[in-house]
Amino acid sequence: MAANAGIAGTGAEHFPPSVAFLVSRLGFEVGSRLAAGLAPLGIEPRDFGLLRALAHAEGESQRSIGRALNIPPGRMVALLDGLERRGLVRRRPHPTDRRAHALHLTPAGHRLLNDAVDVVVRVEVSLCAGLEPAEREQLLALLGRLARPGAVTPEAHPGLSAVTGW
Amino acid sequence: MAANAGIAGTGAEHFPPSVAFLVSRLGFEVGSRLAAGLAPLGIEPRDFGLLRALAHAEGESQRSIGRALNIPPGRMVALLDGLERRGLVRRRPHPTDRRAHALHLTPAGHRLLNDAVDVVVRVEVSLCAGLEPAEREQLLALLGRLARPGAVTPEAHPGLSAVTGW
DNA sequence: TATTGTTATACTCTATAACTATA
DNA sequence: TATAGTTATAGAGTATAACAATA
Repeated sequence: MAANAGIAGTGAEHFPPSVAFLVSRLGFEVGSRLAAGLAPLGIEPRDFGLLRALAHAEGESQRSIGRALNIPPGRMVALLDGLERRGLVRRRPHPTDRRAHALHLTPAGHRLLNDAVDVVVRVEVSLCAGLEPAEREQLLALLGRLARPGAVTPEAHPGLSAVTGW
Repeated sequence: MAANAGIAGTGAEHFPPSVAFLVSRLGFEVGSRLAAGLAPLGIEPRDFGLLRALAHAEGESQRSIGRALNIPPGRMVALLDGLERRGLVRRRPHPTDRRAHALHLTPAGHRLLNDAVDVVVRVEVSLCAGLEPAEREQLLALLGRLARPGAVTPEAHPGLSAVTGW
């Protein structure tokens, strides 16, 4: 986990209550918890994002998945090397294009993905522990209306990954 | 702005509604908007955090402020070099300790900090544009109750900075 | 002996652009 | 000629540890 990343402690004391501030702080918090939870599984949040995508697109090529996830080709190689070394992913010959690899989750990869999803669920539960179910629904609705209006990048959420790997 | 950071696009379609997910995504979103808004001022979010701290602790030493913000000494030097070069900060001789520097915001630094705060306010307003004032209050309250319970690092929010610089 | 600011080093992460083999 | 995966290189960002001056 990133022990200490950058500049500012928050100095929240001097700051007016702010949705932007809280959301930033919590976003980092969630990322940290997720990383901590995934560490015992031997993967990082970004691997989780990739594994999940692979589960939904078995047999696709590296570039195809890379495009969907906004990962440049060079990074895909390194990422997949790691996952393959751990036996979670396999590169098989592509049936119709001899240049490409067909990517597949191994059984171990599927099992680990399940465990990783459990981690995410646990993070969600612990995060919302102080809320009644109805309050959580309310919060989800309000956050959803925040998410919409002026997304800087409407197409995707590039770089979210930097924090969460989602 | 970080054009494209890491791994995963979200694949949100395949994901259950989740406070953790939304908060992560919005956290990154806020960070991006803040960076975009500050760029014309010639600073980055992390500089904002430091300038704000300086405004509240004029005359302190580098290490003193660094401790408060969780910035190691080496980074403080580089950060302050940048701010001083832009005429926003000044290192003056410390009145009681000849090893230390007394840090001060210049008038230009104060002006820029004000502009930066305006940027933050604009981000907050645009983020909450879809909400009625009462709804925003409600959201603030709910987020506040999320923030409390199990902070991974109770002492501070180290590394938040990575995203927001707050 | 401890602490201040500084500097140098190393390490991680990432983007970019070559390169090969196929199409 | 365009595209698949790969590799190499370089750049940013950061932590770490050594350093001289002062306490």
